[in-house]
Amino acid sequence: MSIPKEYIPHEIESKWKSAWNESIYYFDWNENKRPQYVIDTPPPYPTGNFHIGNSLNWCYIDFVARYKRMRGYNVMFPQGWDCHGLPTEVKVEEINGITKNQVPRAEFRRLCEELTSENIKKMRETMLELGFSTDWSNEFVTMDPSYYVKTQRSFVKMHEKDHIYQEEHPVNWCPRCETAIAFAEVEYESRYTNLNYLHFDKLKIATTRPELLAACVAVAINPEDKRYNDYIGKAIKVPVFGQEVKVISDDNVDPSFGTGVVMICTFGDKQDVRWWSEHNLPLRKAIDKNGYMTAIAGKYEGMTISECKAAIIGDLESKSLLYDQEHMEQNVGMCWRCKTPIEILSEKQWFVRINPDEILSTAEQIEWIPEHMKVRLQNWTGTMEWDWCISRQRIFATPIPVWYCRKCGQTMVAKEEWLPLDPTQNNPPVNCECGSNDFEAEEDVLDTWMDSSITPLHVSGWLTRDDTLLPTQLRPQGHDIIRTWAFYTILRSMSLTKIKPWDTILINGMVLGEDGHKMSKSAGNIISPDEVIANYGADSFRQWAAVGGTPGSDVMYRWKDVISASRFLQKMWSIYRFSMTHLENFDFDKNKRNLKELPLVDQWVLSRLNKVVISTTKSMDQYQFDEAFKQLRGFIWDVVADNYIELVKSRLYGEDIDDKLSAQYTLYTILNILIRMLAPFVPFISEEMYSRMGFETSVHLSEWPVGYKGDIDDDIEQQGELIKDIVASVRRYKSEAGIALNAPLKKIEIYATIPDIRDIAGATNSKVECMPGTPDFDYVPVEIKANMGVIGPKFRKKAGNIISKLNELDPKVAHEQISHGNLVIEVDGEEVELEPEALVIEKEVMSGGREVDVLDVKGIVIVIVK
RNA sequence: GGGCCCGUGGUCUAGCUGGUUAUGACAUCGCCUUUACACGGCGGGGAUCCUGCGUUCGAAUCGCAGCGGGCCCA
Repeated sequence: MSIPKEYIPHEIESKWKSAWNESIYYFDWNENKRPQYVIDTPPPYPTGNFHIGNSLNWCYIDFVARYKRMRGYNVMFPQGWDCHGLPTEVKVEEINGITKNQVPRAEFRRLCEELTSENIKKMRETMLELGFSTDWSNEFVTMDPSYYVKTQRSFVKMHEKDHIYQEEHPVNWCPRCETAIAFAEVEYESRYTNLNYLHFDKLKIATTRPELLAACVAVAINPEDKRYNDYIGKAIKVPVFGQEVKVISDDNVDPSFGTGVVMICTFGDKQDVRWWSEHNLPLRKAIDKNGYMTAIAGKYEGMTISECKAAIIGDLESKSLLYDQEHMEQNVGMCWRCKTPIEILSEKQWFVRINPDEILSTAEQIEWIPEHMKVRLQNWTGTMEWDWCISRQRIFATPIPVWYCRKCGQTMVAKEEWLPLDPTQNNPPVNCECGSNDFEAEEDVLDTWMDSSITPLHVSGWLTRDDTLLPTQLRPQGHDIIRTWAFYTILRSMSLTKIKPWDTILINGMVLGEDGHKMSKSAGNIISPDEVIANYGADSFRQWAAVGGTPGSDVMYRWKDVISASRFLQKMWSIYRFSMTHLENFDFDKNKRNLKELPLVDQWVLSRLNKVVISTTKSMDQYQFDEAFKQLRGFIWDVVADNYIELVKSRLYGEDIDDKLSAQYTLYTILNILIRMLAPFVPFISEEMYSRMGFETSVHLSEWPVGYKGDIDDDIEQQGELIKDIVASVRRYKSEAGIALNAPLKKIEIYATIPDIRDIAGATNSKVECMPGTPDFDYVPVEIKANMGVIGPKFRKKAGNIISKLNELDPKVAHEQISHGNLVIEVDGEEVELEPEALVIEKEVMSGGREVDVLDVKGIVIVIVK
């Protein structure tokens, strides 16, 4: 079987993509021999584009999933799709040239489902290209009845526990989307606005929102503010509209802002809501759900907010009530989808009761990687001021299974066994307590987070199996949305099961473009994973994901990283090709060797290999993929390719059968272990190499190698390193002297005892001899240095002076002294005695006129006889 | 305004439980067709380890302050 010289990723990757049987990645629900490892894969929003940020996240997941399988876990790496939401509604309206109210609800929903299915298909394809070991038998789609029945049942269960309730309460409202939104959906942006100074009856106030004068319900001052003390408790008249409001005092009024007098409206901002509830103020709604002024705005009724603002300012000016304006910066809350400034309206909505303490204590029981990301959740949790508003005024979402009796007004929440259902399509199967069967359906639907915050429950078999697998072992997620998914999911999991959703959270960073900015459409620095695969293949892309940065840190996308990754594949392939041609007729099972029987160089490389296995395993266990892969790559390139192979070539090409078999045994062992460790990172090339070695099962069903501490021998390693260094040094010598690298030298004399010099002779193509004693040359000590590891702790404060004293010494004299015993020097008038271990003496060897060259390798003299 | 993270050759980065010679990749320059690989090998140049103060015999590493960047939030 000949192995092509060039590694062509496209051919190999597409071959395996179609050859692989995906069922090898299925989670086995019916076995209990292996420990479970369930991954709560984040369900992406099906935009149709599986972007590079997803890809980074999924590479991490796949590294873990493949690694854990090889370590003997029963792994579930499911894939879900978080379908519901506004962007799809908008897209459907765009594609079909309609608005959602022009077609029946069911029809509109069907159009959304269709588009979503197409998008899922596209994204699945990219995931397959990238070689993810997804368990497609556990795929879930939140818009399917089989999934949203769980969302609905969770609603009913939480309602029964009083964790969900309906109430009129201020909510964040997007007038463009005509829906309530949660705090998590509010984005803040700095904008400029005018601060308007108004005559307000006897007082002067400053406000950025004069259009809300009609909604003014009080005026507030700081109790410490002497200027206005007399007004507290008095009533004053609101200009233009004439309603009488009370002057109240509150510590939160900043006397230095504006005039120190603030008008309170229902509602200009969050602070208004706080004051409104603390001081039990009345409610005046001046803005309706569509963003128009209401009847209480009098002649301004029906205007938009900005029209009203302009009109009122004009009127105030003409009545000389506006006496000053100041340009100022202001942070405006906006809808994260459409960037329309949000309003705070009081509406009847459904809420989930939040329990910050429970969320915080649960977060403590979860391992966060990196640890500091937990703080973000804690900070966010601490700022929650009111409950989570879960009702939305949209169509493409999970329906709220509720009706209202038209006769008596009673709310009927569906029974779990009726679900799934859409109340706008089905009537309840029973009559109301009052006997009526005339119901009005709840048209509001659920926030999509109600779907996606139960994914760990869903993948664990909650409501479909007697036992759930909770907690799941891992949730991988980007750090941009910690506040939402972590908060909501912990909340739901605790409310519904009292079990934490995950053991571990693995956070990934954002992907930055080559310009250093977060990759985004608006920045125009987008690279798609498909583009990278088309050029260099999935294995190269995956290496970028592994070594681009530590999990949690942002990772810059760089073409050159992918290019060097593809070079590594070629290098590995070349090592493999070389090895395999020397292993053609080698039977591993018949030629097993005991470690100690092997030549020194083989023992050395195997000792190093065991160390790499142990440290790579440790890095994988800590999710440090960059460390793990760099160790592998470094070992393969530096140790195996540049040194080990060069050292054993002569044995592989030589006549000595036993020497040759030892090298073959060692090479085979190295390959077998390295290929399996590469498998989680570069699944395609690993499979190709593994299968060509004659294994019938997939490398992805093999076991992760075990490193044995007992096979690590520091003495052997030291001797092996010396051999490696001597050969490298001779290679360098030849290179610098212009001698062909395979040209023989007359003789190489090594002034040290090395038990096994056959590979030195082989690699240098020269006669090698270990010489007894010291060479017949003059040593010239050139420098005397302090060994700080010894001197520092021993002499403390004196160490500094000892160093400067040592620098003054003549290295020759010092060396003379130290060769007879300890070095005694005078420091600060005291005699200090230094042991040989405390010093390092650098020497040069003079060739003294002999017709030879002399090399120095770690203090050992090598004589080259030309 | 608050919180978290980060600042290391031209670029990106390792080290950061303190030990004097700071890792690697990419880029750059020079040499080499050598029984796997020129998508390779060997060698070279290139760093005020953001700044300042402090702790210490000794600081890239620990502390404080400042400057700069990123992210999350208000």
